[in-house]
Amino acid sequence: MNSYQHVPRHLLAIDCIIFGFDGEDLKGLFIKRKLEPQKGNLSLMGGFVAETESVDAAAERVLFELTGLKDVYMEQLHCYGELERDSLSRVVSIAYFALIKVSNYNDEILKEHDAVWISLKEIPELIFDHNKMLEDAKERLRQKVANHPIGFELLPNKFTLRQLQTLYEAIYETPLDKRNFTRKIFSLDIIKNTGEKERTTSRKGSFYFVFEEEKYKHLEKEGLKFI
Amino acid sequence: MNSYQHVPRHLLAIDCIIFGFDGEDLKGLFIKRKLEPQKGNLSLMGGFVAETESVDAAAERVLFELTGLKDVYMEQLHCYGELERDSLSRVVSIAYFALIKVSNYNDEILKEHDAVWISLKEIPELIFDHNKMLEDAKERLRQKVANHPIGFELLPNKFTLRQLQTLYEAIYETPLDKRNFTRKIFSLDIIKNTGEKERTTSRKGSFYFVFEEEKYKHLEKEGLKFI
DNA sequence: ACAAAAGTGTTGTCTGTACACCCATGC
DNA sequence: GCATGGGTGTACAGACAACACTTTTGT
Repeated sequence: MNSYQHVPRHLLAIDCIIFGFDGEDLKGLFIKRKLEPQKGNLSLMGGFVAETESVDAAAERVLFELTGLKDVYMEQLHCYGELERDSLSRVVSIAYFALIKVSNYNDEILKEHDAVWISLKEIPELIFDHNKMLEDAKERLRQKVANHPIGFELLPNKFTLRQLQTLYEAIYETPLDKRNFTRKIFSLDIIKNTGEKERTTSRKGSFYFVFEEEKYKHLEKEGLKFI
Repeated sequence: MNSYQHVPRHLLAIDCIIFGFDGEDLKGLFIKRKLEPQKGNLSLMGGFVAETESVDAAAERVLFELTGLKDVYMEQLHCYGELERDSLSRVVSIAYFALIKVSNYNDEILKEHDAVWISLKEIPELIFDHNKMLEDAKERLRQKVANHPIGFELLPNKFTLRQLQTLYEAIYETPLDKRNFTRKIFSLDIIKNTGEKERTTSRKGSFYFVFEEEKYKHLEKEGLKFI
């Protein structure tokens, strides 16, 4: 006997805010919606939660469908449950955000899904409450990044100090002091100079760094004052 | 025509972590569950989301049913969506936490619902994943309180510095320095001395303070470094 | 030789923290 | 007059913020 048998059931969706960084701008990945209503309009990548998958698994599936990526940094953002948020029917949506390395991203899949990277400085109108979701995700990313070294999830495996700083400037939408930033990063002791130099953006060349897994994992757990 | 017609539907529950402070300990409000499965075991207050109410409204309703309180500080915590979290059936639950002034709480309702206040130091085993929810809520409360002056939501309208400090000590589970704490609070300029004294706990008596709405609202929006 | 980005120290200010005594009062 | 909790100041240390010049090297 099932004491839940007269309880109403709901459509449960996932929407996924996918952040990427191209070395200059922080971007989001959006698709042209394939379903009515609002078919063809810009939207976050989404899908419905199936009967036999957990909500987290559904979010991972949705991300995989659009990016082909697994084992990506992903975090639940918020559950959006207003009655009229989807104009067709009552749908409760659980939003997640993901941080991906654009360098790992497969352009084929992008075309397949009619997906586009858009700079967060130039976000157009999205369907339903997706602009709100994106704003919430940006705010959450800022908070998280201040206390956890997750910024590296957005960078290629080796990166220059300049790229790292530009990323943080993009996230906080504010310029940072180069010397203070460098000192701060070094004091955390989580990146290592590879000795190799990047040669395209300056005559002198700038060192590539990699981050060190063990210290990174430790800080990720403990938290820290990052900026 | 409804393009969602073949999409599976889910049971959607609310669980509510209700925090209160009695002047000494931080406590949670729990009930003896009235439904199978696990009827009679300790549980967070919960309920199902109805077809015609938003998720936030459902959470407010659940809180009201157990406390008779409205316009209470309440925040969405997390959506719990593992497949087997409820042993009877697949139920996705959205957890909220609320901060209430125990002095406003009506004891009648407590008996009606077989509800009990339990110190967070002595939490027994709860049903399903409710222990996890509670831990997450405690962690979130700590984070939130560090940046927002929401601690006042747990105190009576007038309170002594001692009570305020004890509250923060309970939340952080650590003793704080009285002089530094006092200075910090005063520097925020959000509480006002009423001139009235509390006389029961000391010969000298300690001043009652109230918090000042306008500055509080401003800080709540802006955020701050509280502790 | 020059242009363009990389790399690197010092100082003052602020914030946090540790710490101990006198005060007012009811009994 | 004494026991009890209430209320208050100072000094040191660490973190943060502001600030500009030299280095390297491809052209």
